[in-house]
Amino acid sequence: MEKLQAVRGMNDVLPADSSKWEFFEATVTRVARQYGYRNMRAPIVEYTPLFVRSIGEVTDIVEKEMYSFEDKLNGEKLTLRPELTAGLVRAAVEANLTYNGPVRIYTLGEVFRHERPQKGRYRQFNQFDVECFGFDGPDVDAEIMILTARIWRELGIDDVRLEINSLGGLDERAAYRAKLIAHYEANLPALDDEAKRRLHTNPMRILDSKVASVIEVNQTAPVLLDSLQDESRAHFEGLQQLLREANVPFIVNPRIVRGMDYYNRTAFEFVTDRFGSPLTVCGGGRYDGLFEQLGGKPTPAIGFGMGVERVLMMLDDSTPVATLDAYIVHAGEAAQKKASALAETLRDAGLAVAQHGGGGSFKSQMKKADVSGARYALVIGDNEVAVGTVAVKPLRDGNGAAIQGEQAIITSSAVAAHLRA
RNA sequence: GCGGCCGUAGCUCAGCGGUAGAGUCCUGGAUUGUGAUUCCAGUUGUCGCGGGUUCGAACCCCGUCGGUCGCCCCA
Repeated sequence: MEKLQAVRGMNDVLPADSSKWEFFEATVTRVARQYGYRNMRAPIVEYTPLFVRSIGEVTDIVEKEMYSFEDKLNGEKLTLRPELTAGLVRAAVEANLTYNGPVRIYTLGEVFRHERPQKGRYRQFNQFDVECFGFDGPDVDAEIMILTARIWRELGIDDVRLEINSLGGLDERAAYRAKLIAHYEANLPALDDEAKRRLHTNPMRILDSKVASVIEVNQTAPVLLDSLQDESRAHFEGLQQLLREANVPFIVNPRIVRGMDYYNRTAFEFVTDRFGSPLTVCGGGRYDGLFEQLGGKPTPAIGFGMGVERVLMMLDDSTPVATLDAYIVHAGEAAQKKASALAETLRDAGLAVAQHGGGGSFKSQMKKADVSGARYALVIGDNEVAVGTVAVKPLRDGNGAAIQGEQAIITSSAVAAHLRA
């Protein structure tokens, strides 16, 4: 039989790794709720034009990274979502979600991009996503960055830095684009093929080039921030002021561009240097025009996506905390019945109790009890059944470290109280 | 999508033309119904997959799949 394998770039989360995922999900969910954000979920599959129209036709994501396909049953053109914002905005427009005023939402889910997989870059990956619909900022701009800073603290991550930029409005960006193209055309010989190719499709990407001659030309290139008009400038300065007041450190990086066309004004990234070259673990920005672009009413908005796998790479592989209160060791038919009944009683009392399955010697069962991480082993054998008692043996100390403990013989009705004491 | 490196036991890896190995894990025993450690014994496998060269291939060659690093891009 041919061995099957997972689709390239799409990974399993095995039980050994899942506690990290659960820790992350619990943390971000808790923090988002603390700021008054509510959960919302959109489908994984959307009609292809949604992404083409929102992300932009000439972006890398749309041009060469989307999982697009035709539904064989009805010929519809569908796409696995390459990001979360578009679907959420589509849903918000459809449900007229901002009818009663602005809303703050968060979501957590899989996204798909057909790239060559690498560490921290997968074809199916997960994002934690926060969106604010109907706020024109800059207060919510600062709020989502403050919220994110809190997430880093709660996750125990201290080596990410916040970089912010303003992309201006559409008209400002168009004016800047023209200036930029003029600058590069005046320095055409210094551009490499890659830069030349982008000159008229996405010139702002050239600012990110790592080619020496291009870097030199970029030194004298016009800066987008200089092209901002009063309103955008005030917005950007307001954001910086709020971040300072909240003691969230940041740097202004005029070269932040973002990969999706719908961004305007505020753009930001949280970046880490832990893995050699800079790695963006969270990125987002304002997209004030997107609702209208997707057929909704004018609705200012801002949001970000956080790469879950990338953040998880930054978390320690700390040994999972003991989650089981007790592990029941038993031998014989009568003992098994007692064990099952006791387990259910303890679960009724809110305790986490695993019952040994599959038989085996007391010794092997005790080994399983130890490996399970349970705080106590509960032993029921012929002797205990005969007199209606349970042997309770502590397996670890308050810190979860293994200990050699003496067992207590107590009546089965007193077990729950004993475990709690 | 392009280039470099790498795929051997569940895991970490050695072996690099001549009978597939170590540590760990797992199972049993020392321990008379009871988990660490220690000691003893035992099981790990189409050497990623397919083809070729050779008397003989885990080892050399080609292809392919997967991983990884750099580029590109991004979370």
